[in-house]
Amino acid sequence: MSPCQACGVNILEDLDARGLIHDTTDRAALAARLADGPVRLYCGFDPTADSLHVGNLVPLLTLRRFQLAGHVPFALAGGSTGMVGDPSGRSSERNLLDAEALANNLACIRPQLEQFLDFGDGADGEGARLVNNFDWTSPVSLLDFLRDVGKHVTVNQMVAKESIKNRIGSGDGISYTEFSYMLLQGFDFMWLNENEGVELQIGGSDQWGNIVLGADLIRRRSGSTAHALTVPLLLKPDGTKYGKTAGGDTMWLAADKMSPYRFYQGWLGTEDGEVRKLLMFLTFRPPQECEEIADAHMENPGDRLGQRTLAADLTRLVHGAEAMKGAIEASEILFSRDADPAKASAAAFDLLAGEVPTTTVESFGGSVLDLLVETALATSRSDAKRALGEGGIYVDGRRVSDLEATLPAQPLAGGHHLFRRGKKKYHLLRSARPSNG
RNA sequence: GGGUCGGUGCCCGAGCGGCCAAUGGGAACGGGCUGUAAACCCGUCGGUUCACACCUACGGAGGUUCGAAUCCUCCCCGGCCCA
Repeated sequence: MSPCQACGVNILEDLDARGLIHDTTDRAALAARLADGPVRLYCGFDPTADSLHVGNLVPLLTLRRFQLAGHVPFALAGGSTGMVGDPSGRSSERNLLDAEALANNLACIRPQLEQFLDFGDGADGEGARLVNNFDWTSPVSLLDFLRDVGKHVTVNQMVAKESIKNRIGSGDGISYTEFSYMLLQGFDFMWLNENEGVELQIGGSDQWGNIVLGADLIRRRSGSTAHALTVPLLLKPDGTKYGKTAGGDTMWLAADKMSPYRFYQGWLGTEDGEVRKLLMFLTFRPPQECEEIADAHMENPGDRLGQRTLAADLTRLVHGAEAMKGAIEASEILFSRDADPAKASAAAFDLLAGEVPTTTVESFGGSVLDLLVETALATSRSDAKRALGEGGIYVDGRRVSDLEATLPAQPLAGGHHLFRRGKKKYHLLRSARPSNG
């Protein structure tokens, strides 16, 4: 975090060592420019949802890596591009977001973008910047846009882009709106270059075409050089989708969409073969250290040193040190060798309540069957019966298979009952009146 | 516009008058093994039900039949061929 940590770091070498460079424009020219002094660079994030997810983390953290190396990152919130929808990597037309949803998404994402960068005045006086492309695209008239941007780009080169080719080739086609997306993005780069001195745009590898188009635009209009650098997309080993848990849930960064505990657990489930890459991509440990951890991990994968390191680092980075501790402790209570909920303290349950799905009830009562449905551990009564019959239900650490079973007479410490379905789905039931201890 | 083939449960995909809540595969879920893993083995996989059974479901709306996902009519949607 401290700027000095990175003073001596050659950013390109660091990224290279981490495997974070998917592609760049003229590498030598870029290296020379970066060595020459602070560079202003930007990366765009479209508000397609009300939270960023871990797939956004690679480029976002890369911005931070640049900042740590002394450069000046601009995080761009795509207020206008988000309206249009990026066709890259999409097989079908997007649904346009309505203005209200877009505004809400933007409001949610801004603080997330700010979270990973330093906006204060650095020693050299220049902190990160957060910009919204709506601010400079909305005042531009269509005619101005066609003259200043459209005139410099041929449809031939646009159609030649992989993302466009795919869509034109597919039966679904592509709307003129989405077709225009790359021009908007190119305009962003151009505007930031001319008005803010931004010289480099980074993004996921699927953004290459869009980024290069912007760089071309800049060169044609002003003759100055703009650079592009793309990072790999975060893919699961099966080559599909980024940032999902083993269960298929999106790994959101927002705590209210994915609790720190589940976030932590999500990383803990990382496959052995992915550990090295993810440490490199997502942590700020030096590449050398990442290698050492990965090596140690592969020596004895059962200890899951790699997953633990990864999960702890990322949970701290995204949710803070306190939440990370909570997530780890919650995990220990639930999963450690001698985990016995009956032995856990009231304080431990207070902690769990913040990390695991929890329902507070007036008083304990009703059948286990009903409670399974109420806690959403089962999707229907049939499902709950099935689960009980399969022996997959545990209450307070003991298997329950009787369809008529009720809660144990004696609650756990602090007035709690702990439900578990299968190996790792928990739900904590707590009494609103923790009378007994 | 004409012709033709199709729209089935989370997905793919059989079924083509009763034995169909509907074969099979995948996903998902549970158990076993294990590292809170992978692989593998076993089981479950519309709803209500202890169960018998009943309800809802096979693009939509009607109809024929004792009885339809299966036949007929109209409509909506998709593939292919012709214009």
